[in-house]
Amino acid sequence: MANTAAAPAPPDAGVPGSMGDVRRSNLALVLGRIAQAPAGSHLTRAQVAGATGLTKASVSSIVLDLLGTGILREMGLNSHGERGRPGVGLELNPARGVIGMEINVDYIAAGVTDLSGAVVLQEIRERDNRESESAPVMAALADLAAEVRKTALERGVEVLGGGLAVPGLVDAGNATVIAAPNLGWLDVELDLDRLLPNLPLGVTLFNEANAAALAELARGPADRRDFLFLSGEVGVGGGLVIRSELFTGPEGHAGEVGHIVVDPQGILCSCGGTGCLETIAGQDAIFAAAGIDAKGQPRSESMSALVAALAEGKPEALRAVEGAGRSLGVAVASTARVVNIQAVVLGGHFAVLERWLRPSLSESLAKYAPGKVFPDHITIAAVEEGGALLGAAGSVVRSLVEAPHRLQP
Amino acid sequence: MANTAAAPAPPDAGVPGSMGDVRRSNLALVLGRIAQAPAGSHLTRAQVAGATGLTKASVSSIVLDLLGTGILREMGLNSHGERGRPGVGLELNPARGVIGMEINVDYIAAGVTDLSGAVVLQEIRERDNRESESAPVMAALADLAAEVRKTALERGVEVLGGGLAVPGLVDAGNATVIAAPNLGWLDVELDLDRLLPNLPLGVTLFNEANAAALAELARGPADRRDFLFLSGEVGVGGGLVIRSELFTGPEGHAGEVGHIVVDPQGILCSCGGTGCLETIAGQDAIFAAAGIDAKGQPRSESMSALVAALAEGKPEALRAVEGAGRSLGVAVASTARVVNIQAVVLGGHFAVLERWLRPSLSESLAKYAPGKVFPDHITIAAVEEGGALLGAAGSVVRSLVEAPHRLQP
DNA sequence: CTTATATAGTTCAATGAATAAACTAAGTCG
DNA sequence: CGACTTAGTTTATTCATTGAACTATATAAG
Repeated sequence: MANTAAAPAPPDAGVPGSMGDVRRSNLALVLGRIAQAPAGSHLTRAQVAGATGLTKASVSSIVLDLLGTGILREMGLNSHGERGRPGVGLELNPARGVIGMEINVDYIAAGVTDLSGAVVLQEIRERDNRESESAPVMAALADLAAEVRKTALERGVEVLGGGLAVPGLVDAGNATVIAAPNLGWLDVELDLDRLLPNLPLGVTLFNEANAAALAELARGPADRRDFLFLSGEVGVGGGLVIRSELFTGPEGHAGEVGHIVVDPQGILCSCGGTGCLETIAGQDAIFAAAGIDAKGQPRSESMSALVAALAEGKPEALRAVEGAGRSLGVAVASTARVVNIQAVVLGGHFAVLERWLRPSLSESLAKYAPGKVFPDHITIAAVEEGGALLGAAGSVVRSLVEAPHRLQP
Repeated sequence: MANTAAAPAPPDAGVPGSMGDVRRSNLALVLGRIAQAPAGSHLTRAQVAGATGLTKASVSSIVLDLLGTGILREMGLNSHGERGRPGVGLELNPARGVIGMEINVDYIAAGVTDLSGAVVLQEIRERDNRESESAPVMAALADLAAEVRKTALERGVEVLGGGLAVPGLVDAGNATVIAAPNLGWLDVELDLDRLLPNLPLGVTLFNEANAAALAELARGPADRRDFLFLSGEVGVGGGLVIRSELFTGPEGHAGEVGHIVVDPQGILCSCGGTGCLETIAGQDAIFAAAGIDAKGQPRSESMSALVAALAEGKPEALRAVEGAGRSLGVAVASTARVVNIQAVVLGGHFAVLERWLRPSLSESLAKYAPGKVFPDHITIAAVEEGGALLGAAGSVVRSLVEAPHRLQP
C-alpha cells in the first residue's frame, strides 16, 4: 500500500468512473438481454429498447458496436404480422464460439460450443494422467485443442476464448493449479497462452466441480439459481452457486465441501483434518466400506462392481452407500446454515448411486436442517458426460456477454 | 426503502447506465478516500485527485457537491511547510452523525456517533423485553432515541440516519423481524419511520450478531478483513465478514452458525435440527452442563456463577466450557471449508469465557481444519458493551459514504 | 390504387460529466 | 523582490445518453 507519488498517477484503490464505463455497462445490458432471449425468438432493437429502458437511439448505437465486433448478427426481417415496419432480428453470432477443455484422471477432452451454448463438436481422448508431469499432459491437450479448433473453423465457427477445467484447487488469476492430488500436481503454473495461442479472450482456468456446477446452472432448470453441486470423484468436490453466480470465498478456496466435518469422532483425512465428508463419501471410502477391492483396476470397473453389489442387495454395499448419504446430509445441512442454499445437485458417482443414496440423504437432511433444504430439491446433474468442459465453456461465454467491450472490432 | 414504482418504462431487469452513474460513482470515490484518511490528517483536493486518478477539476466539482450536502467540511489551510500554495483540508463534517439503537433481552440502548465514528453519547436503559409485545418496546425505544437525538443536537451533531440491531433473523428490506426467539417476536414488521421521524437516511434494521461483527470490522485491527464473529448469547449468532463486507446468503439468512451440525449423534435443537452448535455452546446449554441453575434468575448472575465455578476449578464447569470450545472448533472448521475465513472473533459470553474456552477451541481447530484457521487468529471482540449499536451506526455511515448522492443539498 | 396509421430505425441538437490545458492564487526559497 | 512551486478554478473539447424530429416500411381502410 505504499503511496510514494512518483509515477504519473498511481491510484491506490478504486478507479475513477468515466463515460466509457456507462458505455461498457450498457453494451453488457443490451447484449445480455439479447442473449437471454429464448432460442429462435430474435429480439429487435425496438424490443431491446423497451426491455432495457434505453432509448432506441442508444440501442441502435450500441448494437452497431456489437455488430462490429462480430458478437451479434442481424437476422433479416421480423414481420410480426401486425401493422408497422418490421424490425430486424438480432442474435448471438453462431459463427463465433468458445472452446472448453478438461483434464481428468483418465482422459483429456476438448469441445467447442457456439455463443448460444450449442455444442459444435466434442472429443474425448483416453489418457492415464495419474501422477503424470504436467508438461506432457498439457502438450497432449494442446494437440487435441488445436485439432478441435481447426475442425470447428471448418464448420464455420471461429473460437474466441477457452476454459480449462482441472480436478483440483486453482488460482484462476495466476493460471496456477495449487493442488490436484489425483493428478499429483502441486503449485503448477500453466502456460495457457501456449496451450491455445491467439485467442482474443485467452483461456481461463476452472476447478472441475465449479465448472460442472456452472454447466448445471446453464443447462439445468432455469429457476434453479441457488444450489450446491456435489461432485463425487476420488475426492468430493463442491460447486456453490448463489444467485446464479459461482461463489468462491475470499481466496477462491471455497466449495471445499469434501472437507466439512461430518463426524467429529471420525478418521484422519488426507487433508490432515478429521472426520471430513470425503473420508466417508469419497469413492475410495465407499469402495473400502463396501468391501470392493479398488486397487490397481480402473475406477469405472470398481464402480460397476459396486452398482452390481447394490443391485444384488449386498448388505455391506448398501450400508456403505447409506452411510455416505447420511454424511452428505450432514455436510449439506451445515453448508445451508452458512449460505442458505435451497437445492442439491448430485454429480459424478453421486449421480450414479442416486437411487441408493437418496433415502438416507433425504432422511439426514430432514433431521439436521429441517425446513431448509427440501428432499424434493435433490436432483441429479442434467449434464452427465463432459459437464466440466461445457461449464467452463459456458462460463467464458457468460463473462464475454457481461463484458463485451473486451472484444475489439 | 421507498420504491416509487409506476415508471413509464418497466425494464424487467437491469437498469441502463447514464452519466449520473458516473457522477455517483465518483462522488463515492472521492468521499471514500477522504473518509479513510487517518483521523487528523485532512486531505486536500489536490491530494484526492492524485490518489483517485481524477483530475483536479473533477475533484473540485465533486467536492463542491459534497460540501453542499454538508457531509464534508473545509478545514482552513494546510500549510505543509513546503513550497507552493497551501491546500484546503477536507474532512467528514463532525456536525453530522448517525444514531445506533439496540433492542436486547434485558435492555434497550441508543447512541450517536459522528461520521468519523467518534461516540457523541450513548445511553442504555434496563428493561425486561422477554416475551414482550413489540409495540411497547418500540415505544420505549422511540422515547429513548428521541431524547438521545435531542441531546446530540444540543451538542452540535445533527443525526442523518439510524441503525437498529435486534437479536434475531431480520429482513432489512422489509423492516421485518422474521424471528427473535428470545424476545418472542415472530414475523413482526416494524414502523421504523415512526421510531425516529424525519431522518434523511431513514433507519436500517440489522441482526445483532451481524452488527457486532461490523463493529469489530470498524474498530478492530485494520488488517482483519475476513473473519467469523461468534456472538454468544442465549443462542449462538454468527456474523460473517468477507473482504470487509458483511456476507449474508441468498436471502439474508446466512451466518446461522449456531445451527451448524457439530454432533450428528447430538440432541434435538429448538430449531428442529439435531446436534446444532447451540445445543452445546449456547448459554443455557453451558449452564445446564455446568450444573448451574439458570431458571428465573438474570443471566448475568448465572454467568457470574459460572465464572466463579470455573475460577474455583469445578470439574463440571470446566468440562462444560471445554466441550463448548471443542464444538465451536468443529463449527468454525466446517464454516472455513465453505467460505475460507481466516480468523475468529469471540463476542458475548464467548468473550467472557475466552480464558477457559481457548485451549479446547484451538485444539479442535487444529484437528478439524489444520492450516486453515490458525489458533493465534482467535481473538476476543474489541468492542465489549454496545457493540451491536456501534456496528449498526457504523454501517449506516458506511453506506452513506458509499452512496453519498442519497443526501440532497 | 391510394391514403391513413402504426411501428422500426436513424439523425441531430441538447445535456451532463469527465478531461486537458491554460490561468489565477498563494505560499517558500534564494 | 523575483523565481519557483503547488493548489485550485476556468474554459474548450469529448463522449454517451436523451428526446424529438424524421425516414422507412409494413398493414388496414376507403
